[in-house]
Amino acid sequence: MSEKKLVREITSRDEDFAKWYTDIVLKADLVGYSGVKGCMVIRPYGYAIWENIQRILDGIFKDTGHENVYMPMFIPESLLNKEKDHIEGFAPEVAWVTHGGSELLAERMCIRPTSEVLFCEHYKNIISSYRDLPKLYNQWCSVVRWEKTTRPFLRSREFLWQEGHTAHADADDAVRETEQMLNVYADFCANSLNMPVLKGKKTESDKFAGAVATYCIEALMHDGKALQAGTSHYFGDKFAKVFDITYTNKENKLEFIHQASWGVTTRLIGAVIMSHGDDSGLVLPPAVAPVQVVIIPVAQHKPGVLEKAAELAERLKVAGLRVKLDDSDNSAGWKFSEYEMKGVPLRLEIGPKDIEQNQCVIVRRDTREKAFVGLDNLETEVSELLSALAKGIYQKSLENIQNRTYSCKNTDEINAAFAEKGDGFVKAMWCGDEKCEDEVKERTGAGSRCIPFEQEKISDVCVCCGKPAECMVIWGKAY
RNA sequence: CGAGAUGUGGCUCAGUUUGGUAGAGCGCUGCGUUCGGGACGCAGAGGCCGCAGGUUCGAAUCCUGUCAUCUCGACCA
Repeated sequence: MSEKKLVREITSRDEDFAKWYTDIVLKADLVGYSGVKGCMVIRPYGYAIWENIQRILDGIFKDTGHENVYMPMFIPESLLNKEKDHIEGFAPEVAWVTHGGSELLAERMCIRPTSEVLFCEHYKNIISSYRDLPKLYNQWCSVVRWEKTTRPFLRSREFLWQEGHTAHADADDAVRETEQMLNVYADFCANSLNMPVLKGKKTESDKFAGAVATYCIEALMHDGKALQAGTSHYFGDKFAKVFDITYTNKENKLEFIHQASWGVTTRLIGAVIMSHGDDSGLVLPPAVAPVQVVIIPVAQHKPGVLEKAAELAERLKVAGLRVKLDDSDNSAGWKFSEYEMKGVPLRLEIGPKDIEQNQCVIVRRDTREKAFVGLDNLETEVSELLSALAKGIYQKSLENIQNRTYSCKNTDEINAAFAEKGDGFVKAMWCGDEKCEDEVKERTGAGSRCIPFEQEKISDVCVCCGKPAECMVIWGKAY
């Protein structure tokens, strides 16, 4: 197929990635701006993607024993202030409620930036015996962080997420939970978003406010910038000690609980856009696409065409697929472009010529490959094409990571790699000193993304100071 | 939060320098012809120029403030 750009309204991806991204989220009808800085309207098509993400993840959470709850959106200042590291981390970006009606509140309350303290307060009330553990709670909600610069999905002041907060009898169990959920996220990204991610641990300076350890999944966007796609935190008994959350063990002794928390956000939608999209618009992974197959009748005024199209739509729906039949009077060409912009994985064309030959035309969004498919085994062919597309875009993203991962021994090599091959992940050794972390960022623009679980020995010494290295760190420029 | 840019029908923009009755293209509505890669004709609808002050006989245009969006930094899911 021709490579020519069909949708003139979208800025070319390689020309200006940031502008391309903004064009996509607006023109594919994912979001609209509101009158409040950093707060977006998530439009039906964008929200439908989130609903699919929610549905799949929620199923996994429940399969792994978690229960959904809902916590208040307000946190009294005194409660938020209890854990010192936690409040220090979040203070600069919380929004405060000071009045109820026209009356000044006795104590101001923040709108939750995250709900650790609320869960702690609640756990203190409901946990008293080892029989009460573990508590595996999750909530779907929105949180508010008063960000300075904002972008749809990637960084908004209010965003939708899920936050799992779990309470365990001992450290081992909490650590196991932390690891399990990180794996859940990584598998979800690979299988449902067709987006490979890197698993690792955040450095001390980068970990969650109040956590003992933060683990994360890092994705690499098409332009070579890194995006944190999810986090899983281990708290040990830090919060338990501050909030005095104890239980009686089998020996009738008081013990502190151990905790974990984990979350992913609507940022995942941004990650999908920037991983798979191209100059014609979105390319959506079949698992989360609001519409998996769009059926476009060709010459639909001719007798039998619409009827046949409706019949195929019904068959595919029965087969469990999300199908849309567009019988509007826009031209076929207009529809082609429209659904490419919206990233619908498969387009099914059916016209008089096809009907004569008992076939249809199916076009893959990612490769634009055109296939003539017999109608007799349509369901099978469609589901095979969907999985082929899922595999295809995963593979493409994986190649992007592979092509953009550089091993470097010093900061000059990092700068040279960026200049020569573009931004990407850098594997380089680190001595463990925060000063070097800052220094690398200053010299190259790339910060530490994580200490990956899969370690390699690039050299013996730190990429920055030349002292003996402690571990390999993945560095990158981040969104 | 620092530096820069931009706000005019739904969208993209002209008009602002030099103040004097609000413009275009696309989209939208209706009718007709079309339909295998963003079709065409005809007829229509739609804007007190982001918002608030000020200057002036008169402000989209000049001044002050404010809000939002975009870009680049610092901070962050």
